[in-house]
Amino acid sequence: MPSRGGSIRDVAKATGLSIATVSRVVNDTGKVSDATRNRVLEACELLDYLPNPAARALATSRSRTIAAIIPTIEHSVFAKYIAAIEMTLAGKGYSLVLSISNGDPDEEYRAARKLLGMGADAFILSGADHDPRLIDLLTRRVVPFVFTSIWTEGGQFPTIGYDNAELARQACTHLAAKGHQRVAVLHGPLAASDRTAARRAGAEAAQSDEFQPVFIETDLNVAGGKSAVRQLLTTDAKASAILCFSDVIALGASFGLTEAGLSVPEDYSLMGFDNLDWSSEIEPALTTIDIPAADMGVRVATSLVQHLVEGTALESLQLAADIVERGSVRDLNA
Amino acid sequence: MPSRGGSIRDVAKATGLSIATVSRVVNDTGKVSDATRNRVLEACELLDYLPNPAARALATSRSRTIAAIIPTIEHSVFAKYIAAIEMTLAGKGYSLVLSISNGDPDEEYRAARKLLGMGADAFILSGADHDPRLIDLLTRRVVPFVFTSIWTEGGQFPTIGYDNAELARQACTHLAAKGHQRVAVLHGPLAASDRTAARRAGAEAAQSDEFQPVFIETDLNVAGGKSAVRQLLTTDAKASAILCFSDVIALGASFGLTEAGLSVPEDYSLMGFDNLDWSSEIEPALTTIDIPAADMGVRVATSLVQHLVEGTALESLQLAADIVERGSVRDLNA
DNA sequence: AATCTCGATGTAACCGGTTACATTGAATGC
DNA sequence: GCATTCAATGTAACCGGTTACATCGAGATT
Repeated sequence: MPSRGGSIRDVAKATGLSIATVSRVVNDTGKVSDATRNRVLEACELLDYLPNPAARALATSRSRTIAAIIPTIEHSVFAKYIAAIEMTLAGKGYSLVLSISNGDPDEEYRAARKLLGMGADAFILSGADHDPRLIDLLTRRVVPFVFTSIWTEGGQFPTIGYDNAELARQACTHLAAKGHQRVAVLHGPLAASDRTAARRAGAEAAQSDEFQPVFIETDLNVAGGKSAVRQLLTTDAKASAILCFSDVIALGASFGLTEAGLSVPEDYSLMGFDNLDWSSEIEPALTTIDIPAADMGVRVATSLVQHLVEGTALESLQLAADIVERGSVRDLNA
Repeated sequence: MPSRGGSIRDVAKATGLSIATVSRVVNDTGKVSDATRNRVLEACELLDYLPNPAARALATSRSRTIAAIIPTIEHSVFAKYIAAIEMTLAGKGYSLVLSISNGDPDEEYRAARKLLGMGADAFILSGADHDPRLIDLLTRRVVPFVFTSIWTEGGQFPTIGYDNAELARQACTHLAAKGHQRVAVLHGPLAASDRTAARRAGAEAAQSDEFQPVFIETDLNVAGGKSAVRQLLTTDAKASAILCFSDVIALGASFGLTEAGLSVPEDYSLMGFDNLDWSSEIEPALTTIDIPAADMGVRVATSLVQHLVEGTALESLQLAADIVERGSVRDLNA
């Protein structure tokens, strides 16, 4: 907090006006003549006046700060998403306070208490699984919040994201259409993320005579993908394709295949989920699902700010996520 | 900001004590008998009382909030670093407000003004290049700040990080020791980052008869590494090794080599910079420099909080960063 | 017993804004 | 020419804490 820097009363004194008028100029509210407005603005400039945010927050009970709690930032989907949120908020005069929960609902709850005690005007949460105390707290205090990275029809609370189960199902259908009947599905820890669980559920729903997934749970990182492939290769699985519920795992899988002297898509087809920056650069370029992380960040931020300043209702929003076909999936029908 | 939730006066009323006593209990300052302390704490619990942060900030002129402005979050070194900062601050009762400058000093300055106007108690900045107005602003308002990701001896302001030039020099020496005389050095845009410039300067300093670097500037991402390698292969460069000033570029370079049917380290040795999570998983595992991103985050956060609460002086700190030898560099002497 | 000490608690000023309401004065209407 | 209206500005209460200082009362000191 600035130690020095004039207060509104200094500006008032300097211009010979009242603090009310200065406040009106600074906030651009109410009627002020052009002459005085200019006089005040000049004085502000001169005195290097920045309104004290605490005083303002105290008087208005709004901090122009929005809190986001995410499971991890070390995944480029989240990083993109957070970057989009920050830049959107910044453009609207809001700030982002970030907290990381490590996917633990209890940590998330404690973070939320802290952020609430820090004065956040609204919350951005990830996924569907949360400590009931968290929801209770936010509801009781009437702090608006949105769940992201998921989308559910007609839920009790607003969700802005995509339908993980459905997208996973589509990925499976895509592989099935290319003639892949037995597919190894690599995903992160089910317990850690409802999104992962939803994707797996979607893949299970796609199961049929023409499509038989075999699930392998592994760590949600490159090492996890690699070790899952090692595991896959030791078992006598007759999979023709590997579907990874994250491009990061797919990258690891590709390293694992390289290590084993196998190539994509000749020996195994490979499909990812996320469409990270490098997904098109890997050899061969990765077929994946383009998750609209940045768009999601923009939408959430816009939606919440609009709700805060204009009182617009918070609404759920399903974002499109398309399969991008590249070279890593072979068409077995051909 | 919480709409409802009792105020300190409600707690006072409920306990029949004065607000001063409640405040003493809540902040654990001053003398309070155990009996009243318990009475107050019970009432707080019951009324679900959370002190209003704005009021507290107004009265104490400290917001318990620290601002970090980083060029990008979409680089896992920064993500790790930010995560470490957030978790360290959280553990000390502080919050992190994040802003992204896209490496533009002017954007950074505007972000700082906004964050200052948001009440940040201290600033964490990246690198050495900043708008003079920024430094002026922070100095004038007596807001503590630290430069990170760099380390300079006896500078005017505290820096917590590592010596980019020196590390780059060491990387070059390492390659030279392995018999690589002609080395292609791939780096990100010089104009965008003083760290990149410092690394390049370090490599230039290592130039000798036994070590002749050829520099290629490219985008600081996987695609950049790949295209730089394409470029390298079309020119008639007789390099035996490729040194990348970021593992991300190295990953791209590796894809580029694969694309051209070349292999590491037989055709080209490859060395990175950062030691990202997957650097040990790539085939072959990448020799790189282990940048202590998380440690740096912990140090900066700890240092600033200590400065804020105990008045400890802010001091520069050089962090060690070691070369981790893995399989991607061939010893030509062997 | 009167005085002193000191721990426990209360009183009230203050932090720096916002904003409802009051006031002023010039322009407009009749 | 006087009442009315309305734009421009001022006054002061309020937001919810913190904290210097005042007060009170019980045990210790003489």
